[in-house]
Parts: sequence; C-alpha cells; structure tokens
Amino acid sequence: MDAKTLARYEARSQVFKALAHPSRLLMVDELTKSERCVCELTALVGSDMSTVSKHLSVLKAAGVVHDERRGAQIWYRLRMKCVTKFFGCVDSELQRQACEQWDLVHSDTVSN
Amino acid sequence: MDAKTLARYEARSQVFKALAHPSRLLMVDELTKSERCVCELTALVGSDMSTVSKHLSVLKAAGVVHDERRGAQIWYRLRMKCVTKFFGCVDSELQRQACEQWDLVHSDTVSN
DNA sequence: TGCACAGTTGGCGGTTTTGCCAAGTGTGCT
DNA sequence: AGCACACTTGGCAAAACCGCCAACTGTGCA
Repeated sequence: MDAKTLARYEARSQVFKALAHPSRLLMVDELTKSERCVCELTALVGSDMSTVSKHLSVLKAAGVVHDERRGAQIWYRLRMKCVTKFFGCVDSELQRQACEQWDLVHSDTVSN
Repeated sequence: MDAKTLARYEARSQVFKALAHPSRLLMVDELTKSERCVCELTALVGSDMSTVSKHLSVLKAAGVVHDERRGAQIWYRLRMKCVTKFFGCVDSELQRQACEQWDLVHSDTVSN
C-alpha cells in the first residue's frame, strides 16, 4: 500500500473515530436538526462544558462539523451531511440483525 | 435521555468504533469486492495474523462483517452493505474539504 | 477599565485500544 | 495417532482516549 492510499485510510478512520462516541453521536444527531451553540449541546449531553468542547473539536478536526463565532457564542453545524443517511442505515441494519438473532434463539427454544 | 435511547447510541457507536481504524477500513474495503479468508486479509494488511484476527472479531461483534468456516479456513464477508456507499460519501466530502482548504490558502497567498 | 458570560486549552488519573508473542483450538491428511 | 496448517485467545507493555478541574482567551456591557 502506497503512502497516498494509507493517508486516505488514515483520514477516513479519523471520521469514524470522531463518530465513535455516544455523546458525539448525540450531538451530531442534534446538529442534524439545526445549528446549536456549545451551551445548548452541553445542556443536551449533560457533561462538563470543557468535555463537550473537546468532543466538538474532535468532530471539527475530522471535518464532520463546522463552527462559526457570532458574538460571545460559537455555533456549530453539520458539515458532512451524509452521516444522517448512514445513521439511518446503521440503525435499520442493527435492528435487522437483532431480529435475526431473536429468530435464531426462538427456533432453538422451540426445537429443544 | 432514557435508557433505550442511550442503548441505541451505544450500539451505534460500537459500529463506528469498529470502523475507526485504518487496517479495519482496508479490510472492509477489500471485503466490498468479495469474501476473503483470514490469510488473504493478513497478507493484505501486513500485520501479525493474531492482530488481524482480533480486528475481524471487532468488526464481527459490531455486526459489520460475518464469518463462515469452510474446512480449515474461515471466510469473512461484508454484512453491513451500506458502509460501502458511506465510504464513497466520506471520501468525496474529505476531498471537497481539501479543495476548499487549498483554495483558501491559495487566495491568501495571492492577496499577500 | 472591570466584570460576567461563552468557550477553549492544559493537565492529571483512570480506562480502553493496539499489536506482538506465545499458547491453545479446529481441520485435513497420512 | 501424529503432524501441518488456519485461525483464535491470553497476556503484556505502549499508546490513545475520557472526563473532570483549573486556568486561560474572547466578547459584550456598564
């Protein structure tokens, strides 16, 4: 694998790493609706504001969100729009797998 | 946030966590083409087979891939098909952002 | 200028991830 | 049974991640 390809996988993994946290997923979901300031997201998540700020900087560095200062507040909005669609796909897939698992367990119970 | 919602974000984050590693992304990309045995993926990634095996177990636990033993070999294939489309979206978005960044730097250079 | 508010950054303990080696399981062959 | 091959699991040290507190920057207002 050449260096260029490696760099692309590295950048791509940064995006997934950024999304690999419940609090950050919650924030991204919220940003799907509309832009939000840090204080709103802090209230939503329920952690310390410094923690939320660091979460947001991770999402920003990965290119998932975008920020804009307006007065004393900083507003974040979703930049990588396609994550929304992918969330739906992941959820439906996980649900499908859960159903398959249930069916499997159920058929075993019956057959015993 | 209720427990059920939290559980969903937790499960969703597991999927992203599983994809949040260059080697695993490389393997998933390869599995997009066709099923592969562990030895093939090991050769592709270039790490120890035990390392690759653990990577695969992470992907399996998250529901991203599926495995099937045939003789002495174990074959892995992609289970969460929609990741392919999302990879394309992420790549194009990252490229777009890189272009924007380049334009920004370029315009600064010109104006100076 | 002084103060309050919004947000970021540094840093510290605790937890999780990572990748290799070594040892263990499962399969096919003789 | 004995052996080679394919793969997984246990364990360990290094690295990364997480969340809080404390300290710092930036903005608006009196």
